[in-house]
Amino acid sequence: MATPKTASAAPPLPDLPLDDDKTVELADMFKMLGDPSRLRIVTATLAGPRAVGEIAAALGLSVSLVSHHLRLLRATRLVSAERRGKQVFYRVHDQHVARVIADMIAHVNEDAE
Amino acid sequence: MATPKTASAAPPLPDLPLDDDKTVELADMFKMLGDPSRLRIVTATLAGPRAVGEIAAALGLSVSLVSHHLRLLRATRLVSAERRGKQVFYRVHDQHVARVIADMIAHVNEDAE
DNA sequence: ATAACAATTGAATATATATTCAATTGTATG
DNA sequence: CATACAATTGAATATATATTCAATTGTTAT
Repeated sequence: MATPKTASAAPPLPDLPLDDDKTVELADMFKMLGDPSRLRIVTATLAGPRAVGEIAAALGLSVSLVSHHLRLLRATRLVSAERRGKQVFYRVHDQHVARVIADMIAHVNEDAE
Repeated sequence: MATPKTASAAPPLPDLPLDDDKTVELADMFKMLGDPSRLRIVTATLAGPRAVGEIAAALGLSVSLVSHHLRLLRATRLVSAERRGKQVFYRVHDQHVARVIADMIAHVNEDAE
């Protein structure tokens, strides 16, 4: 963020649709998926709404930890919550997230060959 | 027990092709894109091979910082390096990464509407 | 109201990591 | 060889963050 040591003329780079704000927003989403526990939690909600305790039990994580992570995921709008009685069900917020994860899985699987 | 008190027809958790090792590997890749500086660096190499100093100047980052980040990106196989004379050119390692970033950009842009 | 269940929240901590600065390696050219 | 240019590397630091534990809020039923 500070002024770099070497300052010279900046050659033109391709301008992608990414201003600084969008870049940070994008990075925040990737960061959310960049933690193994959170990635497991998100993938657990891919197939449909899941309760917090359900996710925690399935993944072998504490309910507290899962809740903490879900709060972050909700703040980044990667998942959304709906209360049904005592339980709160979480699901992926939209399809892009699912596709992104699918693409990355393809990336990892192709690397394995 | 087996039958829950509340009537919630919960299908079993989806078994994705994600064992623990793959999950960590996936998360590592997302983590690489989860830092704004690194995300800018990767997007700078999307259109073609770029030299380290070129990237640093274009993004307003120090050469040292860019090199540190490129080392991590190379270790995760998100970018690859090729030396040409004094300069070292980096490019995205394969197309999956480009598609993942494109999908996330779509995600962010749709949110803006 | 009390009890049991589900989830959130806050504090505390241990670890990870992004960035800077200085020194060093690699490369071409005088 | 020496000098300049390009990039890497290591150390040091400041900040971020993942996880745990205890306490609390919200919900349903007795």
